[in-house]
Amino acid sequence: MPIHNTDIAAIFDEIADLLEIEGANPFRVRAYRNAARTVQGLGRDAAKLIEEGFELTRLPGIGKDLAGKIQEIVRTGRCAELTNLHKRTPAALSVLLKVPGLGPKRVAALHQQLGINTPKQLLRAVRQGHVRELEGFGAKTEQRIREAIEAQLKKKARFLLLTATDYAQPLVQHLKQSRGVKDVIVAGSYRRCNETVGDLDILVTATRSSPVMHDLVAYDEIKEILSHGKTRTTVILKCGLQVDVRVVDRISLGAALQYFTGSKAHNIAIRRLGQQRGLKINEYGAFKGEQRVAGATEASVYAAVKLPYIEPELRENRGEIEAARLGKLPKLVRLADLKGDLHSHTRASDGKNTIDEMAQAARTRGLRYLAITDHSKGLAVTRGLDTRTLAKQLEEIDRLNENLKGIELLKGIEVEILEDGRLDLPDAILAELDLVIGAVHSKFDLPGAKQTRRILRAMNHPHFSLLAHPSGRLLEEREPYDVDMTQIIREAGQRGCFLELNAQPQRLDLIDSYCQLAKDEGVLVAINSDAHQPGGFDNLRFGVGQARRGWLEAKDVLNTRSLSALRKLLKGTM
DNA sequence: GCCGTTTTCGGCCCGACTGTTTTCAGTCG
Repeated sequence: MPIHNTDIAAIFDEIADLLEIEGANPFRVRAYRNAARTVQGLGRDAAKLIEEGFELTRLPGIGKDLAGKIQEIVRTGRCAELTNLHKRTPAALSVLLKVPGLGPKRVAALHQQLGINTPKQLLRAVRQGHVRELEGFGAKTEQRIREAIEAQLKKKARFLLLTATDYAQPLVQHLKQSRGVKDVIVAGSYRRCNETVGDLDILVTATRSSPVMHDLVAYDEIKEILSHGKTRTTVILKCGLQVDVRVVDRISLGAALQYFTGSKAHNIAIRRLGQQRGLKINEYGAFKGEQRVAGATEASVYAAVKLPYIEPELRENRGEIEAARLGKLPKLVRLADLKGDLHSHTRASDGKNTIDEMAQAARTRGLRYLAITDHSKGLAVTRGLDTRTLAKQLEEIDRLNENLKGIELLKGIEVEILEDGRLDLPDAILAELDLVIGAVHSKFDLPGAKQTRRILRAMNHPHFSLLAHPSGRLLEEREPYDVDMTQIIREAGQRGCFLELNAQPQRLDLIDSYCQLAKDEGVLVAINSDAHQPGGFDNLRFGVGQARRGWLEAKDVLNTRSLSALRKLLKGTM
């Protein structure tokens, strides 16, 4: 059983939980949490790095001890430190920490004084009214714990960025109508374009006398008010999404935006830099003693620590601060840089519209070319195309191209990659196309080595241009299939073919770290809508967001090329 | 446990809100 970074991170997080409950040195606890985050965000499996002789202590926050523990976990799948902790402190206590309102101190009190180890035992104690009798607890706390556990039993997953957008926009409009309000900005992971968000952080600037917080709690989509103060209010919407709203003075907008955009790791790093320069940085500004030296704009806060502005999508403390210091920040790709879309469907397979309708929709969104790539026959549920129906579609595209203005259609196919890695259509018809997108839609559960071989064989087909949705995951629904993405990216570089960043909000499966790896290996990434109807093109912005998180610039993206440049690149693959 | 134009010790990000208190600890982001 190979050890993945997620396994290592989970062990470090559990160690941190249990140490915290034991009342260990909080900085030691933080060291384990930092290490968990670092390992999780590596992009490549630590096991592989070790194999290649990489010195783990070069990673930030990983010293001699933690490097040794990572090696131990990779080698044995276990960590003696955790095993020892389990002898003293029941493992289930770390689950209790996940109950909102319960931190290490309260979990320790529940365990020591009432012998509670599991959420179930806690729920029983709460129902019997034992919890309120403990020092530091009261009837209200008990009630909240009860509700939290009951809610956790039917807990809500994270929200897709698209879903969060649908809830955020009307709320932003509601707040903007409040008297005295100037700016309303959604910060947090939403602004960093995370693929999913757990809650919304909304920043408001308003006059001191503005009733905005009062108006917020009167919003009719609210299910519950968790806290309600003059500058901070937390509510839960009926859909289950938690929303934190903060009001700041305009003079602090930049500092507040910087602070509430996060990520936490990025902010800690920035504050540390401030500290080294004798500055205190908080959500109100950067201060030298009593004197404010920055805060009105985000750029001023970064300038205070001698850095250029850093785009929100980069703020994960994964090298962006170092890059900023060296003047090597990427000039991130923008939606407007996309000149075309290389993946779309029509009524010929499982799309909803005609080729012409899709072309018009793409054109009105400013695209100059669109590849029609319906499914091939192997994907029977979509009534995929065979040689004869595809040939007919090619003729239709030729006819349409003669009359279309402002956009050109490319001939393509999303061809099934069969279980053994062959493609689902004969070479003769594939040779007539402008591009061939290969995709896996079946046999998701092959063992990793076999799945990887399957895809590599398909990529080596002489007509293969582009690998669609490389991991096959559907967020909150289906895990990625077991595949060695590092190897696939490397071989794509050697083979000279391309990888897709599928912009559907539940896919986005060329995750940020793989985007970075593709960039390092010189593999161009196509940001494709995979549109099945006109509205599908609007998803491109989510693809661009993910690409920006992966440090991609316009030059790293295939479909920022002009049509003639694109044709040359595609020829190279055929 | 990590880290160092403070290099082997002594620091480690910072503030709002809540509940149980009566001056503040705990939790959260």
